[in-house]
Amino acid sequence: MSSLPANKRSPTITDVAAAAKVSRATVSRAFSQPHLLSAETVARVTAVAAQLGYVPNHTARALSTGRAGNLALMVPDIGNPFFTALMRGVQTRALEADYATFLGDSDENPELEDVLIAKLSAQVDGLIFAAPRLSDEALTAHAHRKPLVLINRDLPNIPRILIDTASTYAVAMEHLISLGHRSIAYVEGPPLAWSNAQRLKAVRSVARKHGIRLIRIPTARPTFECGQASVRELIDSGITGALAYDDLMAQGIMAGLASHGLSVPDDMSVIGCDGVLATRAYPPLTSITVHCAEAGEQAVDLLTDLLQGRAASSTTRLVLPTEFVIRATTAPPPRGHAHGMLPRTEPNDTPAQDFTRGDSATHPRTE
Amino acid sequence: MSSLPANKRSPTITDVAAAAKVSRATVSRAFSQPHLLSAETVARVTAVAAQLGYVPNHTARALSTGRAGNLALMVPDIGNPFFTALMRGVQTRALEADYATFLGDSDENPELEDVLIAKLSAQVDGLIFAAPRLSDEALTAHAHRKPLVLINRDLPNIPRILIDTASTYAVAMEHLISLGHRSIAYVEGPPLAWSNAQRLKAVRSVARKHGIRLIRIPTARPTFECGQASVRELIDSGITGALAYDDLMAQGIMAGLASHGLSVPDDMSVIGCDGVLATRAYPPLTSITVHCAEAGEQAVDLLTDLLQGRAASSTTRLVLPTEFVIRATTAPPPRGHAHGMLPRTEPNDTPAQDFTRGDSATHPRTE
DNA sequence: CGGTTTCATGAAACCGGTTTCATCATAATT
DNA sequence: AATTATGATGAAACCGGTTTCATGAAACCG
Repeated sequence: MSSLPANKRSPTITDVAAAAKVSRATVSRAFSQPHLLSAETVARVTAVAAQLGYVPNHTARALSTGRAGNLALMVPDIGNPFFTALMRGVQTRALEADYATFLGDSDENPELEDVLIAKLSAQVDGLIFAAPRLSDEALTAHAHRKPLVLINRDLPNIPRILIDTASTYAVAMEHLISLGHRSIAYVEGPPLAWSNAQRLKAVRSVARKHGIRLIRIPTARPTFECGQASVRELIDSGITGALAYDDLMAQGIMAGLASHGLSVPDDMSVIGCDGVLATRAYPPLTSITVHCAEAGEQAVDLLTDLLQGRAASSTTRLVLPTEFVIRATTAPPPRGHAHGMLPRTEPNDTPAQDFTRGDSATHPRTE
Repeated sequence: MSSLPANKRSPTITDVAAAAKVSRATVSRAFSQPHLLSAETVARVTAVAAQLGYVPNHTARALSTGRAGNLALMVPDIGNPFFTALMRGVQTRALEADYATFLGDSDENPELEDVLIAKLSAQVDGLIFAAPRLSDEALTAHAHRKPLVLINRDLPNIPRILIDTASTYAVAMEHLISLGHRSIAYVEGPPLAWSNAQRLKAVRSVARKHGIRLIRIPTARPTFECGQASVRELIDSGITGALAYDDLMAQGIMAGLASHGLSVPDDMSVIGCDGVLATRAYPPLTSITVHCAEAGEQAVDLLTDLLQGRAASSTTRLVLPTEFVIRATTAPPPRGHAHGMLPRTEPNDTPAQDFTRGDSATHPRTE
């Protein structure tokens, strides 16, 4: 019936120029460089424009200025709250800087990642890759074509924001060890993820230092289901504490343990990472708090700096700190397993001051 | 040092034309209308283009064709798994149809919604609003400007996809009642959400029919935290079963109950909606399964139909069915509260055939 | 008061494609 | 063989802005 999108061609700069009896250049200036015009001209033009319902055509503007006014964020999995939080930070900051945001979800698939990048990079001024799964070479190649900021990937000559979880995983390990755990598992994240490698290294080094048995449990994807599926192996291996790659997997592990009739933390201690789901678990999850949204904001800042040729050289390397927060999923190992007993900690939801990282990492650090 | 984004201006159609010794028009045709050219010319041009690394400029193309090749998806909260699932469906289908997707998260805020729309609509061919919080008037106004598809909002003259959860909430109510519950709460979603109104109506009508006491618990936002916060009221009100607006809230309710020392389903039955988190809860949540991704795909299909003037009149109204799935969070009310006793159901994770909706709603229905 | 700035504005080129229309060669038709 | 389709290609206009450069008027200056 009423064929909705009314086909009345929207007014162009020429229409406004005619109506306001000025040149097209003047209309253009009224919108983009008003200070070049007399106040009264600006007033008249904008009035006429408003009356006609004129809005500058974004595409035309993009073509002639060469600036798209858009940026793209690529994430491996928007299903993961870590990335949705990141996305929020990006969108907020992008909007403040007057950019619109494309979102690409690569579904952990490097090839889809490439396809999406190809599709998006044509219409953006810059890209943000969060935890990309692409190869170093592919990333470097992309960085040569478009301004690019990485999050959680450490490549020389590409500006990047790194979330330092490694040192906090070390703290978490120490925490488990101080509770008396002697046999601990690290439930791994994606093999291609930088952060997985970092965390593994940190955890290994602490285990070695204390002579603790550490087992690695590889998983297909960082999902609830994979966490859940790892439980069989966790139980069989006889460990008493599990460090998961992230909160989502930790939650899966908790659910898996529960369905095996085991309770957390009495039968097993579990620690997550990201902090995004920690308070949504029951009992609340001891976890590493990551300021995801802040990482997104910083990425946008870095990118806009880059686009405006400000500071931010391509060697910028920003490291964001994280905090270890003890909640209710860590406790001494069960009697049968304990090699050292400590008083039972009281579940609480406030940051454990003793374990919060010191000044050295409290503020972003540029190198 | 190596200032990364190499500033070598990327080759234009003119460069390719010169190198291939053909006109710019021919190069253009080689890419957009190859059938108009001789096979050998196409081959030569594309070869030269490839060698030069030429890629058609998306913006220029958009300007001259008037088609942006983009679409935008607006959601109230990407933190909610319902919307991330939807988003995935949209992205997948959009990519197949060769569209890139802008994502806008309005944070449940109608004003931000408007700002984002203004920002995005300039560079998209069409919009998809999922569960918009804007007023009917504002939405209609937008629909007059740009092709627009609604998800979970029922406005005449705007093509829309509706997820029929209402009739399945009725089934869920019947389920609780058949278990013996006589006092039930509906923990509400956003007052501005169409689906909330639908669900409330359905639940009310069943309650009235059976003479059941139904209490409404309004909440600020459909979040885990608000679900959790509603628990105090749930307990005080003496109800034995809670129907939540969605899985996220149901999860919050479960966590809240747990921290009050109450167990699900022994002390209280809980039912969620969306199915997205149901298997991530412990015990697994009895919930209404929604095919979120499918809704997103359908929305894109509808929109592309609309854009190509195909079928899809502006009065299209697609209704997607949902299914009631009994898992482990519903059981007869505790003794003290029971007004009617039934055998305890065995927790299971397969769709309860008896409660799956019949044929009438199994297939999308167009009116 | 003539000469130099400064300021507001317009004409026209430009961004990088697409598309209409004209042209010309070749194939098909009579 | 003359005529008409047909097909491949090029010239130029166009999409809707921005921006350079030129121009004329007003302000400034010694």
